[in-house]
Amino acid sequence: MEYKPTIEDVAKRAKVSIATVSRVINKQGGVRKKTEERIVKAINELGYIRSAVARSMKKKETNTIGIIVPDIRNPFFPSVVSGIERMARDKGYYTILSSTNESLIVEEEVVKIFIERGVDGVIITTANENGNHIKLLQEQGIPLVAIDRAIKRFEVDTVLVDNIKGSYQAVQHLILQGHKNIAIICGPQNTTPGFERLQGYKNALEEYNLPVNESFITNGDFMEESGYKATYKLFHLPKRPTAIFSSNNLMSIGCMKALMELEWKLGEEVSFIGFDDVEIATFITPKLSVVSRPMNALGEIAFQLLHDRIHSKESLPKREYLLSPELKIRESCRLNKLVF
Amino acid sequence: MEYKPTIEDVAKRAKVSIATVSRVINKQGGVRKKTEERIVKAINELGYIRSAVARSMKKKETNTIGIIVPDIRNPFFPSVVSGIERMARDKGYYTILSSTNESLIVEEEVVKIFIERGVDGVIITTANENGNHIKLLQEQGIPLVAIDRAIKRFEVDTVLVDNIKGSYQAVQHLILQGHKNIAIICGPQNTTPGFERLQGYKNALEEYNLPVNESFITNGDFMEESGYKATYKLFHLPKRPTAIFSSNNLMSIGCMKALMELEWKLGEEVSFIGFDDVEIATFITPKLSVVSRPMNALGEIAFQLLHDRIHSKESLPKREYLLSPELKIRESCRLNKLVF
DNA sequence: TAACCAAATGTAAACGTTTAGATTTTTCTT
DNA sequence: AAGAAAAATCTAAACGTTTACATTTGGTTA
Repeated sequence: MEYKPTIEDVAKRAKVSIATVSRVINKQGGVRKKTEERIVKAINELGYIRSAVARSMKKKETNTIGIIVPDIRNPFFPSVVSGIERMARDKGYYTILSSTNESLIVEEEVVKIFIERGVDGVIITTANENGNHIKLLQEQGIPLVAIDRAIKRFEVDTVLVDNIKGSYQAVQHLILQGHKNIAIICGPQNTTPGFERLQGYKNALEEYNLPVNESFITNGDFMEESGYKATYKLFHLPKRPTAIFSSNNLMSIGCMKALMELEWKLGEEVSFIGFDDVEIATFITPKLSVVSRPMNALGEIAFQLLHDRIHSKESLPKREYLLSPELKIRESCRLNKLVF
Repeated sequence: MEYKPTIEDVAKRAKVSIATVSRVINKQGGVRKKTEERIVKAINELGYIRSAVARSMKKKETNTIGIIVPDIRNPFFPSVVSGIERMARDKGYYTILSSTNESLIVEEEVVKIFIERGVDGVIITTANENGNHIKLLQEQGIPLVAIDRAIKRFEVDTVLVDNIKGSYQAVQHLILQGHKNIAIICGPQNTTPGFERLQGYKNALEEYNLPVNESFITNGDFMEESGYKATYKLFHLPKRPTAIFSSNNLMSIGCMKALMELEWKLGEEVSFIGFDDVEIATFITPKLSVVSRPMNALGEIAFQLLHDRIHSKESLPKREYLLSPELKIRESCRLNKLVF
C-alpha cells in the first residue's frame, strides 16, 4: 500500500467536504454525530494519517523544538534531554536533537537547519556564545532558552546551575581539610561553566587568604583526554598539589585514569573533588566526592520557559533560573597530613 | 524582523521569476551568471531562508530520519546515535530522536508521530517486536532498520551484534577458569538481546556438559535496579554461584553495587563478566571483564542500510548484519579455587 | 405551514515551494 | 543578416492542509 490517502480521499469516501473532515480531525466540534461517525469510519478504512508537513505549512508552526548539545556522550546531556523530552511530549511537542561535538561551525549549521525546518523554539547549550547564529535566531523571532551555558551578549532566557557557588564550596571543603596546594583542571574559558568554575576556585582561595599558584591551574576542554593529560602535568610539577578539583565529569574520569597509572594515591597523597557526579564515583576506592547538579530539573525548567514564550502573546522579560548544586561528600577528600 | 521573506520576495527584488530563484537555491545550474549574482544578492539582503516545510510538502521527502531507542540514559545508545548522526549529517539528513523508556505504548505513539511527520526512514531498537506499529511503517512504505534488537515477524533490515556468541564466549571463559556454578542475570526475554544472551549462556553450559541450574537464572529488565536485586537473590541462595554473568551494562552496575554492600568479594568469592563495556569497569578492583560491542559501527552501518533503501528504486532484499562482539578479559574472572 | 434561526456543511483561497512545459532571449551558423 | 538551435527564463499547477466566509439543512416558532 504505497499510496497515501489524503484528506480528500477521506472526504470523498464519507461523502462530505474536506472542511468537515478537517473539523473532526482537529476535534473542533460542530459536526453532527452521524457525519462524524461516517468520517471516522472512512479514516479507519483508508488508514488515513494526516500530514504534519502540510499542516505545518498552513499553520506556520511545527510543534517541534530543537535541542543543541555539545556532546551527547557526556552523560550529563542525556539526563537533561530526557527531562526536556518528557515535558515536551506531554505538551504535544517533539524534539529534534543535535550534538555538535563542541564545534562552532557545526553549531551554526545546525541552527540554520533548525530555522529552515521552522522549529517553534530552541534549547541550546552553546559552544559559541558569541556566534552569529544566536542573532539569527532572534531575528527570526524564534524563542530560545540557554541551558548550562549563558549567552551574555543577548537577552535570552537562561537556566543555569550556580557554578561559582558549586566550585567555591568544593574548594572550600578542600581548604577546610587543610589543603593549601589545590590544583584545578579547567574547562574552556570561553564557556560559562569553564570560566565560572575557575572563578569559584579563585574566590575560595582568596577568601581563605591562599595564594593563587598559576602552575596549579591547568587547561582542559571538558573531554576525558584533557583531564588525563592535566593530571600528568600536575604530577610532574616540582611541587605537586595535595588536592585536585576537576571542572567536569569527563575530565574527572581522565584524571582518575592518570592517577591509577601514576600510582598517585587518591585520598592519601592527593585529595580529589569533581564537578558533576559520575557513575564511577562510588566504585572507586576511596569514593569520589562531587558537586552534583539537578539534571532532570534543568531540562524540565528549560522546556517550561520555552513553552511559555512560544505561547505568550506579549513579549516576556528575560528570565533567569539559577539552580543550586549539591556537594556530595564521600571519601576522596582526606585531611591533609601535612597540616599537622 | 518578524516578517519572513519568501522566495517570491526574493524573485521580486531580483526581478526574476520564482522558478529561477528556486534554480539557484538548489544549485541546478542553467542560470546566467549575472542573474545568479543578482539573486544571491537579494537573498542576502533580505536574509531569506528557504522553508523546509514547504519544500518537503512539494518533494514528499523530509530528509529526516526518526530514531527510536528504549533508554537514552543507557550510555550504549548515545554512542550508537552518535554514529548514526555523524553519517546522517554527512548525507544531508537530520535525525529526530525519541526515547521510549521501554514503553510499548510510547513506542507506538512515537511511530505514529514519525509517520505524520513524514520521516524518510526509521532506525529502531524496539521494545515491542510484535507491535502493530511495525506493520504500519511497512504499509506506509517507510524504510526501516532494526538495530540491536531484531524484529522477526517482519522483513526488516537488521544490524545486530552476535549476542549468542558473545555470551557463549563469556561463559566459556568462566568455565575454562574452572567455574561450574555460573549464574546469569537475564534481560527481558521478549527482546532479542535478552533472549539470545540467555541462549548463549545455556549453549556454553551444554557444550561443557554442565547442568543448567534454574535457580542461577535470574530475571532482570536491563535496568540497574534489577541487577542489584538479582545479585541479592543470588547471594542468599543456599548454594551460591561462584561466578555471575550479567546481560547488560546497567545491570552490571547494579550488580557491583550489591556486591559491595554484601561484601561479596569480587574476584575472590565470585567471578564476574558482563555484556557491554561500562565506564566503571576499569576503576573497580579487580577490573571488570566484559563483552564489548562496536557501538559507533552499529550506528554507522544502520544509517548506511537505511540510506540505501531510501534511495533505491527497486525493492532490496532483506539484509542482515551480525557484528562480532569482543571479549575483553581484565581481572574479574579468577580461577575458581574450588577446582583444586 | 411559512418564516426564521442556529447548526451543519461546503467552497475556495492560502501557505511556500518545485517542476513540467511554454516562451523568450542569446548564440551560432551560413 | 536571417534563421535555427541552444540556453535562459517564465508561467502555472500541484503538494495536503486550515479556515474565513458562504450556503444549505433541519428544527423551532408563530
